[in-house]
Amino acid sequence: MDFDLARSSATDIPPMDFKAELNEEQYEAVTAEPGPALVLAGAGSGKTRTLTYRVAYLLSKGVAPNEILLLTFTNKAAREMLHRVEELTGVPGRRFWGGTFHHVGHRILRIHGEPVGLKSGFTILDQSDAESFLGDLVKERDPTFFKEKTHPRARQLGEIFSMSRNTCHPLEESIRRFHPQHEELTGRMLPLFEAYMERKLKQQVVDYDDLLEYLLKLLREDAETARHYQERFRHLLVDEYQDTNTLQANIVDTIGVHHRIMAVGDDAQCIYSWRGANYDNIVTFPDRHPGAAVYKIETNYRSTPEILDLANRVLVNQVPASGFFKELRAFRGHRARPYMVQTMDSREQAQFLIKRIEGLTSEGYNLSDIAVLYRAHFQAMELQMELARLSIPFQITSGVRFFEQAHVRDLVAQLRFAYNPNDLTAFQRTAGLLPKVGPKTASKLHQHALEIARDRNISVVDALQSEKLVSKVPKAAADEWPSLVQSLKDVAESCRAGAPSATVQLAVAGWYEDYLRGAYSNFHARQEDLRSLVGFAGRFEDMQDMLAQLVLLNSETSDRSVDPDADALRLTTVHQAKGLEFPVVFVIGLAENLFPLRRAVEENNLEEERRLFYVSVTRAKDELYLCFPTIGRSNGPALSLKPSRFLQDLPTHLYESLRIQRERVW
DNA sequence: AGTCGAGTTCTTTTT
DNA sequence: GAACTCGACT
Repeated sequence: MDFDLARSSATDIPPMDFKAELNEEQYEAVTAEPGPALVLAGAGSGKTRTLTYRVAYLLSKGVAPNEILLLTFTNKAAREMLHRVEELTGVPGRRFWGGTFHHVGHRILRIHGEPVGLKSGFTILDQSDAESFLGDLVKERDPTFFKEKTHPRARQLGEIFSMSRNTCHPLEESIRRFHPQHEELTGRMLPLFEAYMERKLKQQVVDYDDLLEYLLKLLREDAETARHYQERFRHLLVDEYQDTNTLQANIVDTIGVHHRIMAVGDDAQCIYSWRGANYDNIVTFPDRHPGAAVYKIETNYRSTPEILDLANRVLVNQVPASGFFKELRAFRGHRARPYMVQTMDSREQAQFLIKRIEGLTSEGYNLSDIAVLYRAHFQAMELQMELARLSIPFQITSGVRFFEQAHVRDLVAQLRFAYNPNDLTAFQRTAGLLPKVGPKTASKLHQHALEIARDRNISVVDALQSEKLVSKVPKAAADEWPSLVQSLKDVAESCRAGAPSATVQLAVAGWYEDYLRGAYSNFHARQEDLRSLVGFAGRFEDMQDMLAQLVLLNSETSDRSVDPDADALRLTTVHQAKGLEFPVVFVIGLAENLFPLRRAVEENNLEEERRLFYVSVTRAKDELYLCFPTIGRSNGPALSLKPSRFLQDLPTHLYESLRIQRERVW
């Protein structure tokens, strides 16, 4: 067996009896020979366990931690995985290169970005920044584009571009395939796309897709860098492989020219095709990596046989029948069947939930054992209000996110501009806080500042202080201008000199503090948030690292009221629940048009909705409740809802219908 | 020309 | 709720 023992730097890990700790199927995969391997691990079959033991196994064979690249799909998954590896082997997670594709892309581009035009110091636009960036550009280049009602808005235009980039299809082809309704606009979109790409590079800003695209470009065009990483990462592990898109699969294949790739996934859980996830990646893996060993892990340790019967049935209903798996085998003993619960409306649904949750906690379950899953954020609104009213603690892993709150974004924008003065979007957000300064005015001021800076060979921030520029600031903003600029200047200087936490501290205490006091009534709560950013910054030595983390971690939620370890009910979207398990799961809003979502059905994505339902039900260990309201009131008139087709497709013997006791509503 | 406030409409999923 | 539209105001 060739695990390159010669290179071993003897990582000390405790001795492990792999055979005793794993089942037959897992053991085979964990101890696979180096070489391409596809691990098809069904829901609840110990996928993460297999992956972490694989890492431990590699270490036990003398592979050094820094020779392993661990790619995951979400930040949460990355954290979880590295944590478990550390628990198992004692090797700290930071000694591995592990994280999302985007993180790894950023990390490599920071060091080696020059050949593809990225100087160190580039900043990352998050989704909404990228949207307004694109929107402004379109208004400038093709002023009538948004006038037409049928044309895509900035957001959808961004999605169209993104789809083309993530699927590695030229824009024309991608539009024809995924957005045929806009095919006749292709001629107008092409130059906008090119301008979008050009302008980002000019300002040294990148969007999410750039982190992947430039990485691939770099690996393909810069032989030296490519060789460096190909030799360094002797073992690649890819989690949730079914959700990779073509761009990501290409990155994996390029770094992994040596074919020592272990791809782990479950085709039945592919739920990101709207982001370009390519179902075929997993199917064609053996073709792209000749000699690939295929391992199947089908024993389910998570759920009761009753829950699995229902889950398996969901897959049977797939059209067309596809994929690798037929059935999950239950390991656990029998318990009650899943419950089907019909309620009048979402309010009654909330009341039922709360009542049942009280029952469950009196049976001995902790609140944190219970999760409520839904298709879209807004479905949790009613429940949130009821829970708050009854002061039942809950933790919501979706909804308003910490880094998306206005004050956090404001502050981050200042940091970004101070760090990269070319970042117009960041400047627009900062300057736009002043009265009578909007996007247009800010853009002009920025333009002037860049020119002055170039002509006089001074910094952009200094240029903002020049008399010539100050004279162009609108009168209403003139008062505050000097203190804003001074604050930016302090922050910019600190960026170059000090630790990130000191820089953030300066920004929090600077001009923005005064602004915040005036702008918001809950000034203190918001200031608290910003102070916690100082603590966050303390974890970083490098400003760019911290800024990137701020943007890439934007799914981190605001848990101002609840600490993560608290005993609290979990509310989450199905997407965010992926990979997690809970003793008790409630799936709410299981009505036609909600789950499956109307729009998804209209766009022919029914099968993905079904997989999403499959993911939902396979989260449950002991008890599963499937809830649907019969009346929906979105806006104005109440409309009657039909139970989800996913429920109707289930034979009645697979579940038990629960009658709810009507209580007085008021 | 550009900003701002009032009123209206539609809400997916994540890096 | 946020994002958009429209008309008034600077």
